[in-house]
Amino acid sequence: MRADARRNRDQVIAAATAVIAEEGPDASLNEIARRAGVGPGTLYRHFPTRRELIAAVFRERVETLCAGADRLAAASPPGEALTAWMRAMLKHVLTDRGLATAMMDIGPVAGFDCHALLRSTAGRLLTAAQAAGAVRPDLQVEELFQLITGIAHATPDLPHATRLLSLTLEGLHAPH
Amino acid sequence: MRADARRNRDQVIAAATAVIAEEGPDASLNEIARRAGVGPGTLYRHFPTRRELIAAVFRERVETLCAGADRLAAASPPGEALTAWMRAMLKHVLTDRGLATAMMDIGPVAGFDCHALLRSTAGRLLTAAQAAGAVRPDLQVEELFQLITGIAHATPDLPHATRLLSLTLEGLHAPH
DNA sequence: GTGCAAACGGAGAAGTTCTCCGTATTATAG
DNA sequence: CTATAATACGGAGAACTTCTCCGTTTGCAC
Repeated sequence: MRADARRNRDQVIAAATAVIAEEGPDASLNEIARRAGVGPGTLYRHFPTRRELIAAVFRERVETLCAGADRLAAASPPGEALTAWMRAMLKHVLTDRGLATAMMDIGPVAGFDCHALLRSTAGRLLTAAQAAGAVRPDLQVEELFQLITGIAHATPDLPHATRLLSLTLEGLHAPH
Repeated sequence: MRADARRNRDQVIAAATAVIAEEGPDASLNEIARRAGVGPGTLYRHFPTRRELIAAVFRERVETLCAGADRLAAASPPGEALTAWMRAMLKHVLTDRGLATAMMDIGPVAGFDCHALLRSTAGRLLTAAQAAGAVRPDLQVEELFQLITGIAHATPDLPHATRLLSLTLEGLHAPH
């Protein structure tokens, strides 16, 4: 890869990170290119679709989130590790508006599959929690994600979202 | 209101219903105007914002949904009436992509507040269910909506969404 | 009928995404 | 160190969007 190409690519990702943080994942690609100091053509050559750009931006964040899972699994009993990780994921998802949508909507892209990485990470935690009898055995990983991203979509407020997650974990029916 | 104005207004709503059903709530307003056989200016005069147009489109549906609540309340015990209505709402919300977003995002508009109508309807069912001890007493109406619309956002498939709702009702933890 | 208030609709301004292609830059071979 | 070929650049512009303005047409009350 040529030096100027690499440099431009990095500048576009940096600009995209900033602009998406400000305006969400629907931010204008022209604006991102302008801030990166490149022409629109350059942006589109490096990232033919918006999805690929978003995937590049979020790659680092997702990897951080998944790395945390191992620490949690080592430090807590399986059931608690899972719920703690779900809360962590919820927090990450809320940090940038649209991360949730991005993660669920974006398929495998350019040699990095956010979704698959998250799924295998969550899958390990879930299986362990189920083996320990802490979580209902018929629960699927996909369902976990869908509930979390659904909650994240419903409110931007972290305490509020955490409350919704608790409700979901415990159920809406009255305890008796 | 002049006859031609009324006629055009109705045609725009009819066209919007069709186009939104096909393309979701982000459908092009130009396309809606074209199909209604009016100019863009006419559409914008009747509905200055997209929100007002969407509110008009969904008004009828929401009223139908809320009317069903009374029938349910009369026919079933409070707890079952609530869960049945939640399933009905989920179904309605899934029927048109974006109804969920529309209902939650759109505030009071043009003398009709989708959100308030839904809230008071659901509030009645919820209070009754709580009084009967079927639902946890700390649950808020808003939370109910947020969970439902979150689920609807997570998947367009009704059986799948219904399963997520069941999970939420019963909780993710293992029964023991 | 006739007049005027009201509504119409299209042109167009300003924004978007995305493409094409002539120009400029870079790496490399001699 | 220079010449060349491959590569990347970036701006112009096409096709779309939302939304506004205003000259023209229409319906209704008198």
